[in-house]
Amino acid sequence: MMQPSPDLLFKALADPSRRALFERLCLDGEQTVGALTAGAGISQPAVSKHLGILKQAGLVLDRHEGRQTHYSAQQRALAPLVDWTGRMNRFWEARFDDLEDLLKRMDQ
Amino acid sequence: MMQPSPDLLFKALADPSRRALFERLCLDGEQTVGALTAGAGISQPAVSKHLGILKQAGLVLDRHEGRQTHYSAQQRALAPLVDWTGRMNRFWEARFDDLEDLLKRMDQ
DNA sequence: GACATCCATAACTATATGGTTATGAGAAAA
DNA sequence: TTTTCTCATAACCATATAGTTATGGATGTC
Repeated sequence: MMQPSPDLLFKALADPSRRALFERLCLDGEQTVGALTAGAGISQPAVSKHLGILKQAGLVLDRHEGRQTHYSAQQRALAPLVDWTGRMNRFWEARFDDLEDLLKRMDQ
Repeated sequence: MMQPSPDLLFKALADPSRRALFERLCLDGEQTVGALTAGAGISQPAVSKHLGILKQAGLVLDRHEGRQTHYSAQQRALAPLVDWTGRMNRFWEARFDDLEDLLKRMDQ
């Protein structure tokens, strides 16, 4: 399974409306387009377009049920972002390495 | 010192040319505008404009020396990004929670 | 002083982008 | 079947953005 490029992720998350949608899905769980539109401050077609972009970036999954579409966050998709920041930041890289070591030791 | 908002960071890093400049500064260290322009594939004014945006986002620092300007990466500026991805990702949150629990138990 | 070099800013252009309204496809309800 | 509801797409518009060339200020060199 191909990981989405950091480029796609950065571009998808650079827009505040899109980031807000993704945050809602991350924090509140699966939502229909209608529910997401309520409180988004933009029209339903705008929401749909944003969700399409998030989906193309691998950040959300959609599930069709009757006439509604449910969207949910694919949080694993953030992995390339975490990797990228880690590569750019030696300090954090060290912290993550420590964490991984500890988790490995916990498994044993 | 105010941390830059995730919005500024995402927007600054959403552009490939800008991200490439930041990556070079992270990986290869301090560079002059001339050095950065060589191999950037865009004109010197374009590079200067991008550096200005990175600077406003807190991602780079500039240092004037004679007629050249040296830019360097401010890697700490990525912290809000790391925080944000952490908040959006239950997996990592849970792992961190587990880690905290373990550390507490170890202390006792 | 005269000239060259480095960088930033100004002015402009083409395209990308985020929003809108209008519309239509498909599923549920009547 | 007819109507209603949910969502996606089409068509369009205004603005933002990333690039360009031109220029000028400041510093180093001759």
